[in-house]
Amino acid sequence: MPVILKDIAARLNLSVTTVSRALGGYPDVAAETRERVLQAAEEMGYHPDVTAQRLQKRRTDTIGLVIPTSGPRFSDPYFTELLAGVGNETARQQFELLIATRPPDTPEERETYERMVQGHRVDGLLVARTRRRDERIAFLCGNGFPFVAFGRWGEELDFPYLDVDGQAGMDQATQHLINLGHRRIAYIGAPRELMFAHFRLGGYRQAMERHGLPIEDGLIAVGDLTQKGGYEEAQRLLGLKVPPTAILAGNDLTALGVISAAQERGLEVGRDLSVVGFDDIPQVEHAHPSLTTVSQPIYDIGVTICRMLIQLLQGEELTERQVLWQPELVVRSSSGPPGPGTVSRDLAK
Amino acid sequence: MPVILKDIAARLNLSVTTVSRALGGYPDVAAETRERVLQAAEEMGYHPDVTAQRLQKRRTDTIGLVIPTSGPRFSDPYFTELLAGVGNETARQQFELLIATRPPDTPEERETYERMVQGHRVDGLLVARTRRRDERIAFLCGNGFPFVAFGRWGEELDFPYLDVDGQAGMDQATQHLINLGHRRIAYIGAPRELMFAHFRLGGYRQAMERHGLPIEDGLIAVGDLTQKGGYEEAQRLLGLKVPPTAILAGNDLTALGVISAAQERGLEVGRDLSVVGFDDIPQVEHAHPSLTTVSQPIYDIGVTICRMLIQLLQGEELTERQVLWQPELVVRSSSGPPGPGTVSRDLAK
DNA sequence: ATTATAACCTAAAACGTTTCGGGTGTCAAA
DNA sequence: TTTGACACCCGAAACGTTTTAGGTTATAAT
Repeated sequence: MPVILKDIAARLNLSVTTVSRALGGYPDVAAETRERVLQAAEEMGYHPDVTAQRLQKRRTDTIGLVIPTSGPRFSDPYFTELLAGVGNETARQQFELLIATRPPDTPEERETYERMVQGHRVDGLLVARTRRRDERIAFLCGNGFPFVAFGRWGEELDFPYLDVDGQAGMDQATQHLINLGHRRIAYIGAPRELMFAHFRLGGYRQAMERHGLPIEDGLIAVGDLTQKGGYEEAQRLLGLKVPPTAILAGNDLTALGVISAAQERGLEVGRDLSVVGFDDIPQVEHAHPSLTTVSQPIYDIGVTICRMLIQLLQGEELTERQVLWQPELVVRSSSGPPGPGTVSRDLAK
Repeated sequence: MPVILKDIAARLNLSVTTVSRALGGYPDVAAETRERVLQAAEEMGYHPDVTAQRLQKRRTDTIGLVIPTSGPRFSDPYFTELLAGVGNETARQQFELLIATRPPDTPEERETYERMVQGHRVDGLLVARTRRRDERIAFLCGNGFPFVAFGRWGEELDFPYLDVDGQAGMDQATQHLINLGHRRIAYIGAPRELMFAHFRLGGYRQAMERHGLPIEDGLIAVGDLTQKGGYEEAQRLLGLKVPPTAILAGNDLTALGVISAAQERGLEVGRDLSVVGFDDIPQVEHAHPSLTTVSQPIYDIGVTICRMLIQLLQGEELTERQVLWQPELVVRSSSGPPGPGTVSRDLAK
């Protein structure tokens, strides 16, 4: 049986109240008494029952995060890094982190959110990867439940979020390729349902239009954010009669798949084909060739949304309720001028 | 204010007890009464307060997992997949999953375990990646706290675990390379402190010895399980006067780094250099070249250790307390016979 | 000698649930 | 009419805390 307040009180001939207040650091306990309590607690190996504390305080000091996972072979390094940021910050602030992994936009996911909110399992939630018709956000807003999102939302609801300017990021990336001399630039994005897919694709379009370059439907593909998806879409694009000289990927995993497909066709990435990703997950720096990508500080994003949420929970006003960070293009070796061997080089002139 | 039992009781002129028992499905409630209670609960939007239930039942229906993360740029796909398995199974069994991310073998990690155990935050724990001197296991065994480990332990403590036979796996991998004709086979393992590093290295040694091949200290390197570590160690090995014709990596991430280093040196992996990994994370199937690796079903491992733990918590006997799964070598394109261009090919004869 | 103040302590209520040990009323059997 | 059995319901205690609202004693001020 674990030691409880009552045990300490009995041993010291004190009331439970006094023991509690001594441990709680209240000033109306004699210094000597506090000392005795502290020592007894130490000796007896007392640790407060967190459940009882929660019931009494009516908060759980726990935040929740539901990770959208698709299928058993789900493994997105992006989420590991986000999780590391969130996890470390929660711990630093003496909070707990409740995690669920559920396929996005399913009854299971919905139930999980309901469970967390309605059973008071968590004080607040983090919502990752906002979607176009995001019932999670509608649900949380509707219930007035505290949350912070990583990502914006189309509808006119006012909630706290942090987002990275995917449009500006992808614009930069596209601009970079155009500057190198590319004209025929393909794009393998993420499913349309995801908000960020929207913004990133917008950045591509914006940059292309600015330079009067045609946007061909045939050069715009939709992947599934995995390496495999990138591989397959790239195979298709590279098999075109007039293939692109550069491919922009909606995220790094997709980009890695593109590289893989290119290499399998004997192309040298960075010369015969330029590839640019988005995210800057740790893996891509030491890939071959190292990947040019739009870098967003995933770990710091995790830390920050976590910090925002906890601030919110503690009743503080957020200095910035809606934050947009600017990503940064990191040029590495996977992008270069369209090579002499490129089929469509002449078209570029 | 959320609806509580008392509210329902008041509305129906019943006692809290009866309402509770009606909702709990006890037989000593009139069918008609139960019906009224159920309907009122539905109408009023009642959801039990999970904290109060926990306090009363003295269980949390929560299991914990502390993910060992090293540094902010931590991102191991292996853990994402494990997490997906654990997460889905916990949800299926109506449990909650409490996650922490802490650097291994640090005071922070120790405190987190203490917090979880002593504050009764969780009913049981999953321990991943057992270590040679694993204070986590010593602590949990010492406290008689329920847990299941992914990985064995050297010391003579009897606890439930699931492990994959790394020795057999690496033996197979080594055998595969030897069969292909390789003789000069290097090994980039994981830090010695990790139990699995031990077994896997043992498998390499075992196979080499069986074939009377010399085990050169200079060909055995220690990585850090990341792509970067693999890259750096591979650069060193490939820079040797007589470089190896094949490199075995202690995990897939390391293997990807090796491939990257080889390609940077202009080697064609699978011909000029063979590379074999361990884990079979989703990424490696669509890498270029696709990676030959020892496959362990990470997702299923997550599901299984989770299932074992919950069984344990529910007081059931485990049919198998200590399980050892056999991994399987998956041959893809990163391994082949030592090529004609290989420096040390002649030595092999 | 009274009153105010301060220092220290505590009983009891509260948090929302489940469970224990009856209690009441009805009906059938004796 | 009593007795038992049964069906249904309920008060109170319990889970381990914190908080509220004092209570007691000693000391200082009047």
